[in-house]
Amino acid sequence: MRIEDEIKQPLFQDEYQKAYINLVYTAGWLELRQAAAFKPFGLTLPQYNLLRILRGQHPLPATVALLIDRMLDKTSNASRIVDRLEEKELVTRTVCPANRRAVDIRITEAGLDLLHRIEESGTARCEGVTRLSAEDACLLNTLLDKIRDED
Amino acid sequence: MRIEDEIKQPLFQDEYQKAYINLVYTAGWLELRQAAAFKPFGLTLPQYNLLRILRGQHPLPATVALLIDRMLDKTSNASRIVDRLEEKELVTRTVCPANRRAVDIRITEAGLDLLHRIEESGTARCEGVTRLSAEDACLLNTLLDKIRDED
DNA sequence: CAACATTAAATGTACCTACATAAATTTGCA
DNA sequence: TGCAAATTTATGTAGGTACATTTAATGTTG
Repeated sequence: MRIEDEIKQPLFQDEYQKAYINLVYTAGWLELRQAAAFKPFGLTLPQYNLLRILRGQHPLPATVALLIDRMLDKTSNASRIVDRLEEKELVTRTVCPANRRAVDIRITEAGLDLLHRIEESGTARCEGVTRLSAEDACLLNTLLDKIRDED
Repeated sequence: MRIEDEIKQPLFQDEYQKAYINLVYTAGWLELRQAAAFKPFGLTLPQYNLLRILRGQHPLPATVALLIDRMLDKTSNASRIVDRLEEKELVTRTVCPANRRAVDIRITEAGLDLLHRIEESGTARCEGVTRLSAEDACLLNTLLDKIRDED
């Protein structure tokens, strides 16, 4: 459906304003679907992403600083997301012996198992985006990279 | 900057996963910049968007239901965003005489004035997206519409 | 070594989304 | 009319983001 119809705004200032709104709207649309898919597993999207980073490190631990560095959303609060995962016993938190300011965070067997079950179920597939052809997906990547071209 | 470098993940499953992450990341990147731009005016992004809808109705009132209908984010809580705007005296809330369940929400002079000042300042421009050519922006719109093609 | 700066994580606050539920009013219909 | 259903908004709760501040441990330096 065209964005004009989706949000009931028949005209935009220009193609740029439309692209901006379309981009933000579509990202939200995708995230909403992803979040709903994770719900049966009792995970939110940030929790899932964090677990995957921890699996990437496994069996080595990760510190909070490392998690922040790897996360999509730098300003999100890794510490409190780890809280939730710890409550669910999907990760463990221990003071790092080498540097007692830091904290070693490790994914547990239960955490690994949960990730495995999620992947088995096909939940994590990038639905929606796969409606594009491979060339279109590639093109989209190019356009998006161009938008952020200043950093 | 390419998304691979941006988030320090050198390889993706495929172009689709990359497009998914790129899309969500870029939308967040844009929103962060927009939010920062509105901060000096004491408004959040949802508050600004809501004020603009109210200006669109002005001098007629809007109900909460109308606001939700027009908002990008349908599941957001219009009621509580109106709370914040009311505290700042940018909108008024009165029981609708014709239907006492409903509430008439109107933008105040102060609200109109604030929107005017924000627009004078150029804050609301779609920075980032304007790095694309007009054709690219158009192309981006087409791709995004395709992603959501099921509703 | 003691004082100060830096670093790592946690905490506080304001605001947001997502979703469920409640409260008040109106509508529809037996 | 009277009562159940529908409508409209508000509220409760869990979790998230953004940003400032605090706490503890470690480095640094006179």
